Amino acid sequence: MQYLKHDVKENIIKAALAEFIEKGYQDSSMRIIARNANIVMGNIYRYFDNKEALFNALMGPVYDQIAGTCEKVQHEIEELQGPWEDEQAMTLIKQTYEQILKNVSGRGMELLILLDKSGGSRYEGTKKELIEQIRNILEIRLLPEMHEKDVFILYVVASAFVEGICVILRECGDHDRREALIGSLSTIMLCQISKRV
Amino acid sequence: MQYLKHDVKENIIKAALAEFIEKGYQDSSMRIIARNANIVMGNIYRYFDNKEALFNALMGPVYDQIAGTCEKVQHEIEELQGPWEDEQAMTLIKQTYEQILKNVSGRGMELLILLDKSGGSRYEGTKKELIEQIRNILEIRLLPEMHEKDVFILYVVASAFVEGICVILRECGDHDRREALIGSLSTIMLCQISKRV
Amino acid sequence: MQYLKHDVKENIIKAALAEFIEKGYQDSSMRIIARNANIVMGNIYRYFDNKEALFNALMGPVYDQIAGTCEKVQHEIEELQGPWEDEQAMTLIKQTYEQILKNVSGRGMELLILLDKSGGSRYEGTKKELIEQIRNILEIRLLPEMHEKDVFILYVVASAFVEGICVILRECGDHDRREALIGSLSTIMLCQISKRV
Amino acid sequence: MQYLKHDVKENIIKAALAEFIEKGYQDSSMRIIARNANIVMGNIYRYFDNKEALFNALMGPVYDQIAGTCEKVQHEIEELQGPWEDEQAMTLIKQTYEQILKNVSGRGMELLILLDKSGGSRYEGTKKELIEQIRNILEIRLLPEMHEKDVFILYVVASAFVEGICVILRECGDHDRREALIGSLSTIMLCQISKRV
DNA sequence: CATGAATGAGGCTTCATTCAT
DNA sequence: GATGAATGAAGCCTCATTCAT
Repeated sequence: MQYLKHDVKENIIKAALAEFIEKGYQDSSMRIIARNANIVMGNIYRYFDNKEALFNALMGPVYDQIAGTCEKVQHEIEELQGPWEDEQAMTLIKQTYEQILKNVSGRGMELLILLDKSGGSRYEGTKKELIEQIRNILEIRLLPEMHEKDVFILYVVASAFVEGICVILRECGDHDRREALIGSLSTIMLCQISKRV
Repeated sequence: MQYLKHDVKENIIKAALAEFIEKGYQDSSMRIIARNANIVMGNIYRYFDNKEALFNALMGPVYDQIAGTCEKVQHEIEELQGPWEDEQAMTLIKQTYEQILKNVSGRGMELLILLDKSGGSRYEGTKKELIEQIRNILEIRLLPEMHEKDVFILYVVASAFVEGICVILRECGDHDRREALIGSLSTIMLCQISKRV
Repeated sequence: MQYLKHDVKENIIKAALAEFIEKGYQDSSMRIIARNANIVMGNIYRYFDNKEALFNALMGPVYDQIAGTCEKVQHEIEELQGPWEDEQAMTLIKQTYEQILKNVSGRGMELLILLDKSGGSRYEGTKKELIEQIRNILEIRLLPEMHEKDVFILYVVASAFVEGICVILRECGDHDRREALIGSLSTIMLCQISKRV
Repeated sequence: MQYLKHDVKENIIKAALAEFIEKGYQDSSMRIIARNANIVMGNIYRYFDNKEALFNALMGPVYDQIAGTCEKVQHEIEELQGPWEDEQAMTLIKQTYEQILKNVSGRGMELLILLDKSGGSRYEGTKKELIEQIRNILEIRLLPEMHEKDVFILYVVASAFVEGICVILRECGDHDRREALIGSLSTIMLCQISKRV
């Protein structure tokens, strides 16, 4: 009964995503997931060992995608020579997120959960990882010019940027519009940033 | 009389703040708060009627401060005539947060909880209120120049800005440094923003 | 499926009735009900949403029966013309309770709980409703003849009568005997009552 | 500080009576009693060892009065010779309650609590004792004439009568009116009762 | 494979009572 | 004598998970 199993699994996943988005990992209820998946409580455990496993099964692939993208970007960063231009940093960041968005296309929900609703799970650090990478990029570009300035602002800006991404994911479902908004956000926050730090 | 009360109350408040910061209002456990305050569960209820009352007692004053500041700013906005400059918008926003910070000085934790960890409580809308006000300011300044552009970006930017504020609150305890960081954040995100939208 | 449910539900109901009878709704303990039903506390909530729902599930049907009967009697009252005889009042009252008893046959326990142990529940007014109806009947018959007398005695008598009913329910399980006792009680308290007020 | 102690004790007693009347022994709260007595929680235990002792201290004297009266009546019963008349039974009962009422004059509240709100305390059987005595009187008078009839009705009538007394106590505060109502109740329920059994 | 009943720990809260001051 | 803080058990309820069928 492979086909049935598959159906049920799909239902569970759909219901789980909705629940995780609505309440976050920690406050989500297996009971409610089961109910909305039209299956019986205990049965959910035939498909996923427990709440954590269910969450990980949904988030894992998306997380891996993100991690992969980030790693690739990391390599690019390490290969880039000489003093950077603002433009390079901005483009790097923008392209990272365009890439992420494209790679997880159709799984924006998971991405959002990963970034904003994963408290209590093994993925709760994801947002921080992304922020760190942006901070790193900004630091490479701006540190040499900051002199006495408080470098911590780079972490702040990186966080703000990622939050902007989260808002875009949360409130806007259309892929093209998302891309445009990411572009705008990048421009507003990062274009010629060295002049404003 | 009251031979210990004050101490215990302090302990409860300290433990509660730590718990609220860590888990948010909803996921906080009275049991754990009591344990960390070194008192027995039931005893907490001598000091605060219930979880909600405890939360409100801590958050209320800070919320009122914020609300007051925002109202004042709202009046300023309504009195400002003619077409705005970028500078005006930025200054308004920056000063709002400098003001808030100053007024809640020493209670940055509460402010952070209010903004980021108040889900499920009566204060869960606070962050949104702040964001909306910034969005409103940005709209007044930028809407006339956005033509075909997607206005939603203003909401995104406002959210990102407030997140930046949260990060500053979360990671930095020194008042002067906070103020400087708010200044930097404002400059980076809002200075001459009309040229970048 | 449901391989045990019915049994357990029966056990809960039995234990609950016993507990309600013994302590009344308000002082009844879910813990004790569960213990006497030989199940674990939490499990009771699979069968009934909460204490109130459990109580209402047991009492609802019986209450509805009573309410229905009373309504019917109320209509009869309104249709009866001219000055009443003692006999009419007595018969009306007697028949009301014979009817009630017959309709809730086999659920005398619930009826008794409803009348005497429902404090704190939505049914706590039941006894008063019954008393009021009897008082009303007595008033229709006797008020014209009471002149200067204290009408409050009618309420006292009505209350005493309903208490008699309760005792019959409490102490006597046999249907026929109950009916006979209701007859006797009616005769003793109401037969030619106009001569004794 | 005898005078102070006395005052405080009075306050406790007043508050306790109000609480017991309102909620009954079992559901009464020491906290609320203390609060309404304007003293501090723990302090109540200097005056009364515990809730039970407090209740007993208030009820004891009244209970003893009742018990005394009943005993006296019991003696009268035992001395009455020959076959009784209805009138004798009725008068005995009526006078019992007039006597009780007179003896506890000014403590009708306690009497009511004893009869109706003492569940869970050592006095919860008081009502039953009174009922039994009335039942006994009725039995002496009526048993010889009941032949095949169900004697249990005598218990029912006795219970109804006592309930009537309770209602009078509960709803009517005036001594003379109470006495009149007891008279009426006796007449209605007991006058020439042998003709109606 | 599926069912849904059972479990046990934990959630918040109230209470009578005791105890240190 | 008085204070009011502390205690621990019990109240109702929910939840993730397990298990017998």
